[in-house]
Amino acid sequence: MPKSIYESIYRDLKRRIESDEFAYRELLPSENTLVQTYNCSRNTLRRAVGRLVTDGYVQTMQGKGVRNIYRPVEQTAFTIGEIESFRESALRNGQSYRTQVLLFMELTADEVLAGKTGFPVGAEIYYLQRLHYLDEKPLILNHNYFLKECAPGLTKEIAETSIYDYLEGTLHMSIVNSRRIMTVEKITEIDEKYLELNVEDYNCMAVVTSYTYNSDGIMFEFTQSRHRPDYFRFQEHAVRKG
Amino acid sequence: MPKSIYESIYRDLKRRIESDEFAYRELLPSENTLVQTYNCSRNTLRRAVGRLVTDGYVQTMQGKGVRNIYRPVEQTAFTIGEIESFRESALRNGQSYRTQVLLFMELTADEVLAGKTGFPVGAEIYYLQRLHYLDEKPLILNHNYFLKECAPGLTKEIAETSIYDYLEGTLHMSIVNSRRIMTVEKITEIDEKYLELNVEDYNCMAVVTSYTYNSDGIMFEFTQSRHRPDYFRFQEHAVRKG
DNA sequence: ACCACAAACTTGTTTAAACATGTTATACTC
DNA sequence: GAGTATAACATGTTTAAACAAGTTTGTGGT
Repeated sequence: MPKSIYESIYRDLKRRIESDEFAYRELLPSENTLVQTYNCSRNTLRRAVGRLVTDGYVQTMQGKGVRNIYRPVEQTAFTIGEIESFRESALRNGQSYRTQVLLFMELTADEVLAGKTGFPVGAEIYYLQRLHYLDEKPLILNHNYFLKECAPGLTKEIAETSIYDYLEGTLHMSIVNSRRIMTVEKITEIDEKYLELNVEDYNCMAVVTSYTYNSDGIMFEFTQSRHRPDYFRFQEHAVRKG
Repeated sequence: MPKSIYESIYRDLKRRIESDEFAYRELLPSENTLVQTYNCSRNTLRRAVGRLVTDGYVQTMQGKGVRNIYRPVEQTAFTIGEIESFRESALRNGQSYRTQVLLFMELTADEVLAGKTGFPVGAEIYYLQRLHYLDEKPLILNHNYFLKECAPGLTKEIAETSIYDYLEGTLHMSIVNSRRIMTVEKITEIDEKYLELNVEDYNCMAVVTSYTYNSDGIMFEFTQSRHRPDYFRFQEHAVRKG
């Protein structure tokens, strides 16, 4: 499946680290050793290792070696740094999931919506409200806005399973990158109703606003994800750049 | 200051993009053109562009070119993906900042603390509580735990200005990477008191828990940052990997 | 005017080599 | 035995070249 050498090496090393082949804080084999193992050039190997660094799996130390700093991720954690749908995330954690479509409608972007989402005024939009269940507990209330032009033929049925499968599998769109902003906001009545929250308990929640672009550089999706605060957990890894 | 060619090119391109030299969604000059501009090899240029991609500044399209997708960041946003101290962040946004040390003490990690922080049992720790003001408004309450062995000679005075300047400038430690977990938690009495919050208004807040490693691969800092919910804002960029 | 095909672009992957720089182990000197 | 120079080894940067693959442009033929 991997279409390049460096990616297959990256995946293999990742797998080996995740399966505890190297102890925590242990050094990986040196570049020269790994080059012989994978029978590739040093550049290609370094490219694979470089991705492990940005993923937070290893840490390179000039003159010393490459240290394994991988720690298993707790359950229900949404790993950031990748674009992962709710369904993919649930699958990865081996949990049962279900999506309920609360609202499916088409609308045209007026000035208010355009200002809020970034879509041009007059754009044809699919607007969805979807409730995501994890292990039969409603955790996330999503407000999705899709550019109709980029997601033609979207239906309520598709939205109940996986919109991304439809976009990538059927429409052959490639999703490239996404800008996300996390904030804490007050709970609304609709949140309280669908997420089974009690204002006496929590009166605010985690909100992730995302702008997603396809390979043509067009922003085709604007989504606001409203998360139950007691189940929300976002994990991230940062590298300090000299 | 940049110690490598690719980094200086990266910075220059970043500056040019930020200063609106290229319109939003416009294509940048091609690799060949830029190679001539910067008088460097194609590899070096591509390395600079690669960083702009992970930063969310541009999007590359095979066969087409490199598209500018940079959108200016709103104020008070904490850009994620880099390790940035509160002071650095405030400076970047041109805001006034101040740090008040509420508590400075030394302690030895018992089992409870070790389990919570990840430090080994028996480790000597500096424990600090610090309140960060932005434009004279208290926004963040930090609980910092530093491994004494890695931050010897830390004082209250240092903690009032910049601990990271001390670690990097005086102790010549290099901070390398950091794992961060974001959650939403209930407000405590101490939060309410120092962050001037009202439980009637907001009863929970954004909490960022971070584990920071130095270049020896040692976790030397554990920090819990408790943010005022109405001023909290985290921005992130994600790239979908094939 | 339209279509097909090739040429000329674009970015993506891989290799090889050389040099730079930081760390560690070895051997040597005192 | 302690300290120091050195060799061996680690990762970091840069260049050059070749090929792969996707997109646009231009050419030629009908």
